[in-house]
Amino acid sequence: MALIHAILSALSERACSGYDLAKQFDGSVGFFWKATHQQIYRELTRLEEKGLVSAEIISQEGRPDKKLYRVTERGRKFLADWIAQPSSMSPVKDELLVKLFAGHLVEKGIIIAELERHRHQHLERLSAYRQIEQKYFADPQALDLDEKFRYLTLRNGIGYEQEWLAWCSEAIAFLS
Amino acid sequence: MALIHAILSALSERACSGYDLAKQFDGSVGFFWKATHQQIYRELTRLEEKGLVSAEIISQEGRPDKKLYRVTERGRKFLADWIAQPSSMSPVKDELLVKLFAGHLVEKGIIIAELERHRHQHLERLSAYRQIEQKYFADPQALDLDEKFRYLTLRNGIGYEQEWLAWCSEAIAFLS
DNA sequence: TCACGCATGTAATCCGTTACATGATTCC
DNA sequence: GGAATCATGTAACGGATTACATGCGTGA
Repeated sequence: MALIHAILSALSERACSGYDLAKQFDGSVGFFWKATHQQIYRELTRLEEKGLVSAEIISQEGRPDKKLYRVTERGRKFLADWIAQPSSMSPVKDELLVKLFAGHLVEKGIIIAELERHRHQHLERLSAYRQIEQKYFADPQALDLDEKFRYLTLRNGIGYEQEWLAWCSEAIAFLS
Repeated sequence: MALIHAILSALSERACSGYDLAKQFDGSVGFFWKATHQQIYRELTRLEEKGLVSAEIISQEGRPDKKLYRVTERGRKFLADWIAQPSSMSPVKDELLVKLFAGHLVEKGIIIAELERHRHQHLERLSAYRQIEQKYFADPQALDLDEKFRYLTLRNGIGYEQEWLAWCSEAIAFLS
């Protein structure tokens, strides 16, 4: 029930084509809401039918035309209404934890290797976040309000990855 | 692609009816993989067709019959093979972060109130986890290997909730 | 010439959610 | 009498995933 909201949120940052949006969902918004290009094109069509976004066809030289989507006033109101509604914490869905739950069915070394692999992945993700932080959010207090909100989502990601790193290390030590 | 694995993981702990499983998915496994009873009954039927679980009908007095499901040898091997395959970190999917991303569209007070509501929810979840920890995992080093793995999933949940609490507080302070 | 980036879509399948449906027992 | 618990399912719909499909331009 929230992909349309994620798309409107991403579009409210700036007007985008479906293609541009798909790339945004592979970074920035994509760090906390995933979507494939097929989902995006389908939803954009529906959003246009409902009048929540408007499309403008842009002719380009040497490249296929593109449809530039913009959030309409109605779309902005629709999004704002959704944001204002209280919601519950999103459920966790994590494969690694499912694996651990039945971890005794395989050799301990396999689990430890998997934990180390994940530790490494979270480390890489964390350093990517840190680079974004240094590049765009060096002085948080000086940011505009909209940037402050984006900054907070990044801070959430940083804390999340740090916590995973700490847990992986704890788990490896505990099992060794 | 992992609901069947989550069901097999839960069933590998002990034989269960569909009804029992549905309750387990509302706690323990359910803390990191959600499933409704309809999903569970559907998957159990399929798992039985594939020979990964076997069912035994138990007649009960004063209560409807129940089907007790057990993981078969093939099922155990199927699960173990899946666990041994390396996997990537599970994607995050979080509504609150989507809301924040476009948070400038509503009054700041609405966002702060939402952050406070979430802070409270995470606090409650954390204290539930802490109670489980004290009750069943008071002496972690003394646990059997299978219990150690469950303990680690709980430790993950505790760290996760603590991190969310810290972030909510940081975000509220930052916006105030 | 071959891969990659830009740009948009259809089709099929599977997973998840919600509502509907039944029926006995136990506890307040 | 009504709500909650035990126990299992069907039906309909909508969301997500994957594969298939096209076609031009640019740079190695």
